[in-house]
Amino acid sequence: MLRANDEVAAALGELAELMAIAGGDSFRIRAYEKAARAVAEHALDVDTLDEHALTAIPGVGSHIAAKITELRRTGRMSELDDLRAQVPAGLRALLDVPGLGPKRARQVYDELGIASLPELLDALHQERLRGLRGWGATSEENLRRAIAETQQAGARMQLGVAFEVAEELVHELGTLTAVAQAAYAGSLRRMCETIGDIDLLVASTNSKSVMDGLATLPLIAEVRASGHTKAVAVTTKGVRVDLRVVVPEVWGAALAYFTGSKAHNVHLRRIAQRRGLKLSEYGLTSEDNARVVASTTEEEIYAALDMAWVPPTLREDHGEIEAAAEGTLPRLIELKDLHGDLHTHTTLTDGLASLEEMVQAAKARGYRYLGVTDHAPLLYMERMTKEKMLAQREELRALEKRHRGLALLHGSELNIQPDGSLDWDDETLGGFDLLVASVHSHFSMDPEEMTTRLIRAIEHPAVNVIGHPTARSIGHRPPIEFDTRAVFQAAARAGTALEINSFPDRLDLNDELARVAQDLGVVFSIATDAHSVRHLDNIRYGVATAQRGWISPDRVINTWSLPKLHAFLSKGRRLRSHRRAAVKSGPREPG
DNA sequence: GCCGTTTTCGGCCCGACTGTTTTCAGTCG
Repeated sequence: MLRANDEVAAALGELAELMAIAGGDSFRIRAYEKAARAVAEHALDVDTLDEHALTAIPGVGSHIAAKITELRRTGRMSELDDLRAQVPAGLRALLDVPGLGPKRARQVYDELGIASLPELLDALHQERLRGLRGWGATSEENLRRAIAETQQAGARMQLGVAFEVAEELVHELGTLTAVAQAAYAGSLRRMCETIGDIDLLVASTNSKSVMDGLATLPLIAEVRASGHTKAVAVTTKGVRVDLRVVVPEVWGAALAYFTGSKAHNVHLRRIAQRRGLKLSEYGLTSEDNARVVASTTEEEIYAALDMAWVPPTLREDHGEIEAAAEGTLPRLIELKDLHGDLHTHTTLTDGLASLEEMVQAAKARGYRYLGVTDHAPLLYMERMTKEKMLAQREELRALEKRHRGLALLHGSELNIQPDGSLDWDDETLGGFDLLVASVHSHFSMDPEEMTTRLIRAIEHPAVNVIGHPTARSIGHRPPIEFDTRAVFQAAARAGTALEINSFPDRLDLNDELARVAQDLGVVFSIATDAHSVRHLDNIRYGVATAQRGWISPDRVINTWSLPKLHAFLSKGRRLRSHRRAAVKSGPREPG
């Protein structure tokens, strides 16, 4: 969050957007977009690179390298400043509305003087847009709905964003001498998919000193309210932070209280009450506060209520309290259970790291296997060909020889067509070690047809995993609609795993659907869909989502040993060779 | 603006969908 790379990427991205609104050359715009993305995902800190070294980043040439250097040296990028002067700031925000691009943003500005979302809403209300060329009542209605949906989701930030800010804030708080302990709590600690504001908890015997120190932290832009134990602040990125300070003796009680959820807390308090006790952020005590039963650790509090400690990701009052009391909490999947990643991309298609870089990164993570699954030909924009795919396979086999201890699975991410068919012919499909099939187009089909579409892909003998099964994009695109029960049952029957995609804007399957799927006998692949080395870290969000879905490690195929995984992945290929053999030998003679 | 077993110039992400048109512009993945 604090990386110089993010700041540079933000500046380049803004430059690209402003250029698009101003009507700049589309190839030039795309060059800036590409560079922004490459810088954001680049493994090295741009502050450690000189202008020449910057051009080693793919998509960064001499011009952009110079602009990056200018920004890092002076804090400004002159071309960006010029464009900011030309294009009203509010206009850029309009691009966040799905369906509204730079051309139309520019059009409403030029012809109606609209330069902000509120003004756009006014114009919609007055039906002024339908008079413009290319607009009609339907486009007005679509835009109105898109804005409403965006605003509903816009108040919360994605887990990945909140997580990085919170980790950095906790680190910064830890540098204050008055802070004995610091942690994030709330929906973030429960790893919910979106986060409203960041709840921070600090243990200290000197709360005044902590409050004074808060304003001095690099990441804090403004402290809006500050009392004896509670403060509200805003980070430099505009994220709202709630800080609570408690004495170290009540750390556990406060952490449990502020982690929630509300439903979980209410349920716990009811149990305490039945025992003549009182549970608050200050501890589990007797009714009159005279006696403290437990307060310093969460474990003590749960134990005092005769139950096992409940992992934060389960605290939604979805049966975890009963399970904790009966001693039947599931053994949840953890990061260390995973032996590999089964959905990754390279520069062969839209990834930002080469095959070799991805392999090295997987090895550095201690993985035993890595599935490389670049896009398939029917995602036309990626321009995949059979020749490129086969060349990659050769390179991969060669790399495998050089990286003992890391098995490389040559795969592909196929595109599930509207009729459920896939890329490539059966023979070519049979040559892969691993096949992920995903929906990348035609998102709004009739649910019945969508169900048929998915089940056909699931039942294809070569398909091992269905990638991001609902194809949602959090805050942007709703999940595709299908009969979840029918699809999950088909997956369980066919031995096709469903992915828990770890990308913070996907988290797909989500926690609830994963839990339903597990109950129906589905197995899962927790995968990153990494398009860069850094994306491999996103696996923690996939693991957290699986935890929230009560998924146990034995149900996740990438916790399995390589031989067991191989056996699972080869199901389709065995079936096919079986089928070929049957065709060759013909029908058996009766005898 | 970037980049090169097509190249130091001249390409660069193709195809579908939508809503508006009367042959297409804008947006998206």
